[in-house]
Amino acid sequence: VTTTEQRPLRIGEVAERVGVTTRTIRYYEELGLLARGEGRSKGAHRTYPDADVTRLAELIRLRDLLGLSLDELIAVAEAEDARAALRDQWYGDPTDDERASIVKQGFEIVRQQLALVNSRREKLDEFAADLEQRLERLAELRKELERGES
Amino acid sequence: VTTTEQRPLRIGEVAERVGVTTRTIRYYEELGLLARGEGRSKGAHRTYPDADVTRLAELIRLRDLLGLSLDELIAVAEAEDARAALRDQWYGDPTDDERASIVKQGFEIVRQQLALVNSRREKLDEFAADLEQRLERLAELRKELERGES
DNA sequence: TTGCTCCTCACGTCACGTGAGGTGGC
DNA sequence: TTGCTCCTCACGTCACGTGAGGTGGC
Repeated sequence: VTTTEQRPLRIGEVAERVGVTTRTIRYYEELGLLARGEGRSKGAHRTYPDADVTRLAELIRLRDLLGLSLDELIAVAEAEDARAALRDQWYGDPTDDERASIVKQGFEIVRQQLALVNSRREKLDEFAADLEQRLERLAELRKELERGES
Repeated sequence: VTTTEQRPLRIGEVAERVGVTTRTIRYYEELGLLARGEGRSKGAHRTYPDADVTRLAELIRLRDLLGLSLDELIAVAEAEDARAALRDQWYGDPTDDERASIVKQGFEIVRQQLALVNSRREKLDEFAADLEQRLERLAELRKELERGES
């Protein structure tokens, strides 16, 4: 989900873009998965900048494709936050060693996610192979029928 | 999950093989996903032949890898049952037309599942590509650091 | 002004988790 | 006989779904 606009979105628009309901977004906010809009007065409308939408979309992707629980998503989000904090330091005045450690952290996180994704991919590949084998067997049966061998 | 034994299994053994808890198995039985052991007297131990284990494993695979709800699993199970009934007719005395229709039904079911699996595979491939791109960017950053460009 | 979307409770639901207390097979 | 696994309630939990009743921005 990519957004080019700059106008902050309302909860319904976010929900539609990301493919969830507004209830889900409110629930995630409750759990601390989304920055709970510190400066929002009670009863006021929620508003989401592009960055929040991208982040939510990423979390939903992890949930749907890898089946992560919300506890696991919270862990991911915290790791992402830590990484974002580091990235901000990047533009401060870090030594080369500090920069190297920032990059290393990034590697760690992305590699872990990639490992999870690849393990899922392998399982799905197996599943697809099984199904294709079944299709072949059916195709053979059909051929025999067409030849009139009963 | 393949099993070579013939001895009917107990619920705990099935659970371990399939990767779920005994609670899940009992719950599925309650929903009608598993033949509810017609001839079991109240309080007696449940017992599962190999065929049931294979079937359950298949359902769990659909649940975990494709994220099907139990309502959807019930639909799948019913389709499988219908197909099994047809397959039994196969050995009866069907006409060639009947045989052709049995094969066609099989194609329909397997093709639908394959379509679902492939759509999931595409999404995961995209995800993996995104992550690999992030890895490349990190690798470039690291190279620049090693060259001493601060 | 009129809709429409938003808000906050708050109870319901789905898919199990987790004991409590008891019975049955190697 | 002793464990171990099994049994049946039955309440708890996680991740939301679904109204009820009310307020706020194009």
